[in-house]
Amino acid sequence: MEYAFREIEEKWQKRWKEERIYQVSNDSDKPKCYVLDMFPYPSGAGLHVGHPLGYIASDIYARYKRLQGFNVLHPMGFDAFGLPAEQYAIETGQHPAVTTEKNIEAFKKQMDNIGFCFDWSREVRTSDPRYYRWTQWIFLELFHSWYNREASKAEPISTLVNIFETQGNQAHPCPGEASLRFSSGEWLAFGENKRQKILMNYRLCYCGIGEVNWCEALGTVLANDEVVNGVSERGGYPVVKKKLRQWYLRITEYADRLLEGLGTVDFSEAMKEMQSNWIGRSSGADIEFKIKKPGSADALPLTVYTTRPDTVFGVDFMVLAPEHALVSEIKSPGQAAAVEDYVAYVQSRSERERIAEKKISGCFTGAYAIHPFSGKQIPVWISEYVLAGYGTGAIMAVPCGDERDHKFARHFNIPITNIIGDAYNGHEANPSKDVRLQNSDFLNGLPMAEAIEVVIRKLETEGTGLRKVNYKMRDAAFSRQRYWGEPFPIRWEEGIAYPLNEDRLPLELPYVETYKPGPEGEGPLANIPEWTAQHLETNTMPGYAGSSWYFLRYMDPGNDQVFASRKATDYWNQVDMYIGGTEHAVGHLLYSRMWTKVLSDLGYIGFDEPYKKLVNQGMIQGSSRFVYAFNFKLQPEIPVTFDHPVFVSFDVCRKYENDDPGLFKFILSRIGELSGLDPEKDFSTIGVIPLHVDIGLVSGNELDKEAFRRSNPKYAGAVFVSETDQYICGSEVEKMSKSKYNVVNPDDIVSRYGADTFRMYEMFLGPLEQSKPWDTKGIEGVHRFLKKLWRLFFPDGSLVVNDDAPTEGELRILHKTIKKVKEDTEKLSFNTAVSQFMICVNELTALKCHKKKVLEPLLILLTPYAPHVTEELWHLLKGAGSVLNASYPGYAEKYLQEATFTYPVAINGKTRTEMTFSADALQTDMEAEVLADNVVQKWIDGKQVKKMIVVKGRMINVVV
RNA sequence: GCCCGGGUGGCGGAAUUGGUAGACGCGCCAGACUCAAAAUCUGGUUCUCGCAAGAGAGUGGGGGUUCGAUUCCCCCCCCGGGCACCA
Repeated sequence: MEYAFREIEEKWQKRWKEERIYQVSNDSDKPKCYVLDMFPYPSGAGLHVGHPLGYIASDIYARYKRLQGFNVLHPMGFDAFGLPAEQYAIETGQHPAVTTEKNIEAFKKQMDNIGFCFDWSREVRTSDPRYYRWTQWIFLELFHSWYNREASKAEPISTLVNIFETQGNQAHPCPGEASLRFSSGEWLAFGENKRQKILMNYRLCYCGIGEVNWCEALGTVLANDEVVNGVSERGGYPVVKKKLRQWYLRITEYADRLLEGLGTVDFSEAMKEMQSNWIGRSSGADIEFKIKKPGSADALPLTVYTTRPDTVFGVDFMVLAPEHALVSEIKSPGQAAAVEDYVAYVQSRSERERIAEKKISGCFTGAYAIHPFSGKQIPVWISEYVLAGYGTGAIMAVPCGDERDHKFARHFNIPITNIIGDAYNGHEANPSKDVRLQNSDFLNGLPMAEAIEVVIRKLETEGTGLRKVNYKMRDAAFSRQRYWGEPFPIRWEEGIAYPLNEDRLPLELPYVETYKPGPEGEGPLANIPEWTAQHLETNTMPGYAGSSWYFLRYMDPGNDQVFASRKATDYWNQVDMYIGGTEHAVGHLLYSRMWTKVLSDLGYIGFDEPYKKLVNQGMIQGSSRFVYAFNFKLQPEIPVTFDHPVFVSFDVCRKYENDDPGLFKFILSRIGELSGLDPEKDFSTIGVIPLHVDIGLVSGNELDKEAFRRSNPKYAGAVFVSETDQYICGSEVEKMSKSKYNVVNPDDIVSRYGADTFRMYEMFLGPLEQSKPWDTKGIEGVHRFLKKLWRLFFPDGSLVVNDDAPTEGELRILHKTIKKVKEDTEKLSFNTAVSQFMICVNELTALKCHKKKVLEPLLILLTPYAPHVTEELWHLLKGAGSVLNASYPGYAEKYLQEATFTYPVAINGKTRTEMTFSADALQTDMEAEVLADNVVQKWIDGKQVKKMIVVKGRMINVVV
């Protein structure tokens, strides 16, 4: 009997489906374990071998936990709303609902092929009205809530109205408009319109006019994390700043809690750092300078933000952002023209230009600021290096301590004050905080770190400044001018947004024929008369809305009373293991963490961090292959015609690297008709162009020349130039993509080698978190392993398994495997676990071990990795029951035999004697000091044992 | 520029966290079976010298701590990722 993986996999997948073996109950006495994958966008391209990497890892972990007796929630769904789905629909001319449905079916089929243990009965789709009903509901919760900074949590907006009615907003300054102050009396006197406008400035999801990232090509605004280097993350289209009415998520109120929460979760350091960089918390002080208005006695206040108030005596100039409101007021008549020119210049520069070429530029305003302590007059400049959107849009410049200020001072010849003595060398700023201040009045002699506190206290008592914390993170744009997203359950009336009643949810997305933008930058929904007649909001929610809470819906997917029952969320609680790529570091992961905190604040769930542990799988890259097209054009007078495409082998190209004349001579010498021509004079064009070639036409690095000729009529007459009769392709590791012809489809691999081989091979490729190129060749080794495993049961074609007692050698290898695989699986170090399986099967084969008592535990151990073949073999062994369904709490221990092993024991490497240990001791305490004390100590005459080392599982070395 | 990772055979990668470096797999070489091929099996495979036994070198480079360093410390080089006028 051969290892017939196709039959086996078909048979078991059918059985698993029929028996709903993976369906999970919310009622169980078992401990729970929630293993989650980041759900995919169902794009039209389908899955390539890179996508399942994380799914396989989570699948192994989920199966492992299930075998250990956990009730495991391991669901899958689809992030079906959002820009890409709509773009794809536009490209193919079909309705997004149709293409999305089709793509989901294709994805599911591909996933089923691999044999995942997803509980499909819990599938969610963000574009399903039964799902987005609750996305809309959560939006309304956000809309109806404000962030109480005193309590550090979200509260219903009604509590805020109560506060306003009794005490105004003195204790709760408006996050949207800091200068807004009113008393309870004033509040009571405000009209409805004014009250609603004020409340809007407190809501966690609010509508406001703001500068947004507008992408003309996509016809929508984008959140900051969707814009990379001034262009859209999707498509790479230009993005410009534009003032628009937008919905926002007031995520800035959660900045501190999002930062603190990182301390309570198990994310990688890199991930935590990316998030805290994005949040960008800094602390310092706002300092108020007075500016003398030119030609008048009035003084205008200018507030700057600095993290280094200690350097306040080193200020040599002030810089405002060119957009700063004060600029037009303070410019002196003499400088007015120059300032206007400069502002115009800055406005003419796009975001991209500004980022690409950072040059020192600026303009003196003619105004002077008064130093709050020394009273010194300080020139006020404007420059584009100061950003309007951060801090107060103005800085105090301290050239001796800040590199940018230093360069600016040098460039414009502004004299530099030195407040750090020798620490400043005169031509380079020194940003150190580890210096004692000089030249700094009441701060002289103080270390900078201490001076910060002294200055802030003095500023606060004198009323010229305040302690201040700033964040780089901005509120997130929450509306899109697109069709394929959740409609906002909002109705507009006289400029006021009114939420729809809950009983109108879901507010379903209407059907449209075209996705043309509506008038004045509105979305396609603005083209629908029935929609606009009701004054419904025409924007839709962004892609991250649905994905911010999907992990909660899996817990209770069919509930139509609430997004998930409290009982279900209390039971499943946090995600124990979340696996996905790093690309969502500052998008999805931050938003879903915030939503979780809000739902927790409002009392709907009992935890405020969604993911207890996060693991980022690496990317599987493609290994591209290249052919080298000889590109030439003969001079018109040459009487030769040659219309075959010519391809030069990589080995030839490499041989003549940096020697083009040599290369061309060689090529010409190999082409009969062209031989004898002179590359120097007979050609008008000559060169070699690398072209991606479909990896399906290449085996290793050798091109299948015939298949290549057949692949494209253009290449039918292709001529190959190489040293041998093989054509060698060049290769490069790149991202896997259609356009690079390097995509490997998991379906092909599965049909050729089977799902178990595919699963094990993806894990064997290398550490989960590392990026690595796909190499189909190496898969043979894993496939061979599974065939060997099969032969362990069927050595001569028929099942040979006996009930004999295992020998010491067999137990030794089994226990080593149990120990290693358990440890590795726990650590998600699947590559080394697979290696151990190979060693185990190799050694058992060598020992000709066909013993049930050894093979059974091996199968259980192997089940999470290769579920199909183990299920088959288990049935052949046992006759009935499913190993997948089995629960073996501490299953490895169950098979721990009462065996003893004898080891040679050496002192400092020299063998002295043999000693016998129980299997149990070896399992857990191989190098334990207990063993050393109890057993070895006596034998080595009381010398102190420094360490015991088991050498290759064959010898124990005692170091004294 | 700043902050994280990382650098080990021809290749992907191991190394019990300071203890025989190179597990396991790919590739390659030799052999067995076969009319032959495939499949399978056995042995070999870090490099240099040597027929061999063996000797020497060896974890990006240089230095240090240690009986002992891929592992710890300092300096430098290279690769991957993230951030980037955030005052």
